[in-house]
Amino acid sequence: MARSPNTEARRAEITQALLTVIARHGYEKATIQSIASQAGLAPGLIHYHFKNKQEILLSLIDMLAEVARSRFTRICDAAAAPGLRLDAYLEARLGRGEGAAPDAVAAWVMISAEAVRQEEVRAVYSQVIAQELAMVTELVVAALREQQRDTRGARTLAAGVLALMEGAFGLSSATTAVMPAGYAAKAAKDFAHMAIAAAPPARHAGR
Amino acid sequence: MARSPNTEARRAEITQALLTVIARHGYEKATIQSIASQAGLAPGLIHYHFKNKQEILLSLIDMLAEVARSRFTRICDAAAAPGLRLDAYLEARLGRGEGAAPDAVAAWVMISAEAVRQEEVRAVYSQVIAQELAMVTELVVAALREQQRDTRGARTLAAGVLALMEGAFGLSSATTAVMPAGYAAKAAKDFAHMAIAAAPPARHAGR
Amino acid sequence: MARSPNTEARRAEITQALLTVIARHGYEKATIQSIASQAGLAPGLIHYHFKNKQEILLSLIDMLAEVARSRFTRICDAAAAPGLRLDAYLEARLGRGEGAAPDAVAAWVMISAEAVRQEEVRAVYSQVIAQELAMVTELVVAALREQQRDTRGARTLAAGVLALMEGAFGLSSATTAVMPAGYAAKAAKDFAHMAIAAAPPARHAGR
Amino acid sequence: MARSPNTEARRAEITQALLTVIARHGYEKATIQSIASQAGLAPGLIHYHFKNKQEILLSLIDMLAEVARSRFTRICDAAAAPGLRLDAYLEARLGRGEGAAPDAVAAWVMISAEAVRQEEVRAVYSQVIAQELAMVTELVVAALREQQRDTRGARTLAAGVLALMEGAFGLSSATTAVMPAGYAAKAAKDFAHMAIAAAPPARHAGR
DNA sequence: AATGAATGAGTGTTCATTCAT
DNA sequence: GATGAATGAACACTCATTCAT
Repeated sequence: MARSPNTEARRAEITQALLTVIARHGYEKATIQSIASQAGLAPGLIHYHFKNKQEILLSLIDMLAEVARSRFTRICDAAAAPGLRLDAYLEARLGRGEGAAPDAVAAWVMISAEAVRQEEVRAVYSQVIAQELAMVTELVVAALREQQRDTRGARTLAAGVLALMEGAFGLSSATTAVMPAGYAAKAAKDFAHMAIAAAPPARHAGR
Repeated sequence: MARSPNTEARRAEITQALLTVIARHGYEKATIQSIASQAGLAPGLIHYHFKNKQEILLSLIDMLAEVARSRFTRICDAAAAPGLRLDAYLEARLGRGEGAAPDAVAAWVMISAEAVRQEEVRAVYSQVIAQELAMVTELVVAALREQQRDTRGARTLAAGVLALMEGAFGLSSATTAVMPAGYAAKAAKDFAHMAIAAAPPARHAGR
Repeated sequence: MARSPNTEARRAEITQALLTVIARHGYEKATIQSIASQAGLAPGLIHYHFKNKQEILLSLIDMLAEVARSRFTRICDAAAAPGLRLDAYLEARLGRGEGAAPDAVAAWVMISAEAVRQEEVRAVYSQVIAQELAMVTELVVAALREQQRDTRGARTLAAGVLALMEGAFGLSSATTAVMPAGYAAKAAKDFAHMAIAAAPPARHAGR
Repeated sequence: MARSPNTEARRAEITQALLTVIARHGYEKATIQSIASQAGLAPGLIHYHFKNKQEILLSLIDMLAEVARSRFTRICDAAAAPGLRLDAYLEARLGRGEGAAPDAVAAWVMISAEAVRQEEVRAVYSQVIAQELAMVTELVVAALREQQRDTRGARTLAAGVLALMEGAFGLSSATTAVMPAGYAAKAAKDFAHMAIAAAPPARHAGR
């Protein structure tokens, strides 16, 4: 019953291949053939490791969620002061031309379009967005606490920052030569800093 | 004797039908059959009025760009004070649950995914985004002028606001029960107001 | 009931348009649309003047047969000596680069392919070939009589010459830069002259 | 473990099926369905072995060219005296009612019509005709040498003989009960013999 | 006569999925 | 595990023909 050793590796290869193909051609045009040849495998093998194409997509969403989690952990571990973590996070996601990993960004945009269409994808996608929102909220809360500010607006602020990030991803993949260089990281950081500075002071601990 | 042409009306009907279908099923799954039956027409007639499916998509993008332009004109004509126009614009686009026209919003998200895949769509999509950026920039500039602030940061600020808007559209179509209610309009307005308030004073006319 | 004046003219225009289109695209790809636009007419008008597409093809074959007849008559009237008529005929059909009217030649090749497929076309095509064979035979007989040779081999010889002509038409339309320049007229004339010279003397009239 | 490839065999089967279908219905009407059912295969399988329909046609032309080559080789090997080879060749191609293989002949006529329409087919078709011309020329040269005649007119003569052959193919497929029985083989042989006999004597070896 | 929109069957091609080897 | 052939449904698109005007 236990999966033989290379199965997990094969699944990861196939999932990674889908990321590459979906970034260029979208999900519908990401044929089993093209995924297989991107992964260097025979077409028939794909359906040995995955029940169907949809399952590869769900696996890819999982993979990207896992990447997001480890990035968050890395940033939390690295940056000493809590107030710097938010900046570090935004820089990591939006700095250097809005996406140092264009394939992953484009794949993510394609996935969000699939989430509009498909109930099942939307459910999983929503969980990843919820996770991302929780992470940004945590960073915002930490920054507010450091400034001894009220944290009740943190989630709404985080939601705005997240929307800005997602929008920047979409625009970087779907447009050419339209958006000003480096606008996204700057806008996200400015927005966060100003909102934190404008937040009311924290209530007393005794409350 | 001769039949009078009705092509323009038919093209508009078909384009509108694509909007409805693409919002629910995406571009690839928006079959000619489904577009035709949504429009109440025979399938073969679609290709009498449009060279191919792609051309309907480009027509839809045109239509949405035209809608954006007329909305902008309406807002500029209505709101007396320049400083109120930006708020009116953001409210119109993001207020009332992020999208009073969910089909148009979802269709727009699907179109941006197609823009990632297809050169030709990307070119047209980029022009519409450029138009939108120009409109937001104009509103931001007006607000800055009203406050006698320097306008040099207007375009970058507008880009951030636009990204936030586009991201909010995507998230509203692709997620369920994740984002806080009403966050988008509030975040966009807060961001704009704070940034305008933080802008340096305008330089003297004498330059 | 009598056809109104311009109907015959319209039918001729449409038939001529088919000749042009069929030469470039073949019969199957000669769409009613393309025939109509070649003739400068509305598509719906075609089926007013012809029952269906096939009827236009039959009309075209008729037209080409008529052209062949009038060419034959012209040559018979013009060349004084009977022996020169055959040469004049071969020169008219094969001289100057195997076909001074490439469209008509190509259309004829397309028609012969349709004759392979369709019983009805084959019947009409066969009649035109029979007419052509009769004309060549008549020219050969005249040449043999002039040389006082037996005419019994005339029909077989004419058939060979006709096959050579038809083959040359096909090769001139279907190949590029393969056949030697001017070979066809030379070969046909040589063949005819040698065969006539080699024919046995005519039997006595009394027989 | 792995399945052994059978693509070459399948391609040959499909190509052969096209020959049969094209002979009766022409290229346009030779639908993928009809080719598949003639070959006893599922329709989808055709496009697994061939990129598109056109590629099957090109494969068929290749096959017919290969048949022509092997026929030529066989004749050259069999007939002892060089002078007999040309007769053997013409008899093989034109004897017994102009085509012992009527399907191949009809298919060839259809292919030549496609060559008129399509650049790519014309290029390949031209090469096959060039090959055929080279073969006939070689046979004519051998016959001229045997009679110690000048060989300079060989290519032009061969072109005439080839045109006669091609014309006879077309007429045999496209007409019924028009051409005299057995005319083609007789005409081609007579033409060749008379032209060879009429050729000037060979120049001296010393040139 | 003339127009041009409308119809619907048919075509080549794609592709997820299955399966024998 | 792995291969690559096989299946069949679905798609965009074409087109002769019809018909209301």
